[in-house]
Amino acid sequence: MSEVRVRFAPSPTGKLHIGGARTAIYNWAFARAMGGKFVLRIEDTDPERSTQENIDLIIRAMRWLGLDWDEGPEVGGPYGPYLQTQRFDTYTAALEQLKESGNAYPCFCTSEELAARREAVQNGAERQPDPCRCLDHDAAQARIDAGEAHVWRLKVPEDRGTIVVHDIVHGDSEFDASLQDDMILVRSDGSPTYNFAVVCDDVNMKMTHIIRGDDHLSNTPRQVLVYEALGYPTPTFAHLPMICGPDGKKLSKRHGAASVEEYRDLGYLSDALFNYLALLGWAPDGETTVFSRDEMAEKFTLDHLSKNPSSLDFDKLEWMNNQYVQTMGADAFLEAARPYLEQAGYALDERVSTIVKASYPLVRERVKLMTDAVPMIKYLLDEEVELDEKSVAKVLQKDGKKAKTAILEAAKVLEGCEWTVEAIEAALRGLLEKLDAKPRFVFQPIRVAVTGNMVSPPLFESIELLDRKVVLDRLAKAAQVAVD
RNA sequence: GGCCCGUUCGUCUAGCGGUUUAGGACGCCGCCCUCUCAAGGCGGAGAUCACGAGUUCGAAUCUCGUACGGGCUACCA
Repeated sequence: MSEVRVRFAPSPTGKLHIGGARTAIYNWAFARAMGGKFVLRIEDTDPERSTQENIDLIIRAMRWLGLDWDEGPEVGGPYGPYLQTQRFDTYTAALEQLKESGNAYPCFCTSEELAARREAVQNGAERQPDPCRCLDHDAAQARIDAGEAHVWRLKVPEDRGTIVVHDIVHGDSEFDASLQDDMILVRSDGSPTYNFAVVCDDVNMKMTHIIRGDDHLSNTPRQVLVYEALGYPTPTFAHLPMICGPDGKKLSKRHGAASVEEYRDLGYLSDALFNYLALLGWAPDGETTVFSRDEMAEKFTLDHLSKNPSSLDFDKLEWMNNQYVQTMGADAFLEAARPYLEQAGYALDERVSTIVKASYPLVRERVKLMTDAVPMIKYLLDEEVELDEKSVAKVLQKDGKKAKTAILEAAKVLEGCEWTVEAIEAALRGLLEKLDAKPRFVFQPIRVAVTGNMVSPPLFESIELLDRKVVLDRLAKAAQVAVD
């Protein structure tokens, strides 16, 4: 069996959509699992909507997701170029071949005529073959020579019968060839249509498997016809179900994030998004939910792909993200937090970096999105702490007297305390006994005084990370507030 | 309208004719742990496998209808 070759072929009409990202992941994983080649091809034949900026964005998003490709823009390869707009000569050549073999014919109908015919058919009129199909060859050539606008259509054989599309995920689907229009191959401006260009490219690029979204399943019989007219065997198809919003409806801006970069900006980790997306329609087994790219690259197969569309579940995605935050390590944590720290105005100098890394064990269980990190550790980075209003009311003022006592006593105890977590804990626990109060009446006020709120990371460790002077200062200030 | 595709706990899924009282994960509830919030551990609720027929000794698993959802039906991709 020859080498597996698959491709991801986005059209740069927007950012990398989350559904496209999953398609890319599956193609990538399949190539890696089979020891084949993964190719990136840009389908930019629509000049109206394609932009260089989008190409860059898509490539960047794919790299961020941890995907690499063996052939494509930027990396080159033996079957380039990998932008469709640079491959027009290959489409022209293919069209020439079809003209010669009599499988393509020029059509002079105007858009208006086409639209009228289409409407008639929709209203129940019987389908008619395209009138230009039977045009006399020489007469047609004369009109072309005269400069008359025309497109080139595929001449679908009358007796083609049933087209069977073999699909790994759906099994066989049958389509009646007589219901297929003579599709346009080349537009009047000389550019190829999507269904023509894909087939030419997939043939020329030696693709063995076509893994793409379900929205292309209905296009496949048309493409099969092109393969046949060109005289090439069809590759193996695998059509992936669509990804919907949480409400089961087609994913759109209304649902929030639809593109990979939006998830990145929201604070999701590349590893987590990759893992989550991979799980939408595929599972390594019945048990495993957290796995790495490498594991997927090892285990991925095309059988057992889900047939039905899946809805995004942001709760699970957040959970997934936290799973990766918990295991990423302090250095990676600092790197991941970097953009948000900078955005919040912190210079990532020695001091800040050290504190952020030291804070990792304290916050790793509670950081869901990376965007949570900065507000969560702000009290460790700043000289002053901002007291949360609710926490003040509930902890410092509701039982103001008790709170004040606890804070004042804590300040005393901490004044001469050795500055280690153990010593701080021992000191404060001693205080607990001395005051003979419930832990929450002692620790909560101190917590709010030092960290600013009542749901912060572990208290003793937090204190240890701060300067004694800063802690004492915060306690003194909180004591003021505690007087009711 | 026509043609195709899909339908297992709220969600993602395991399941490939008997091993299933349908398994796991997220979420939800409870308990434990505990300086709060989490995280973690343990347990619980939650799916007559869309519905209706059929094939079979036996069906979530095969077939056919129906319903609902989606896609295609462009000189978009």
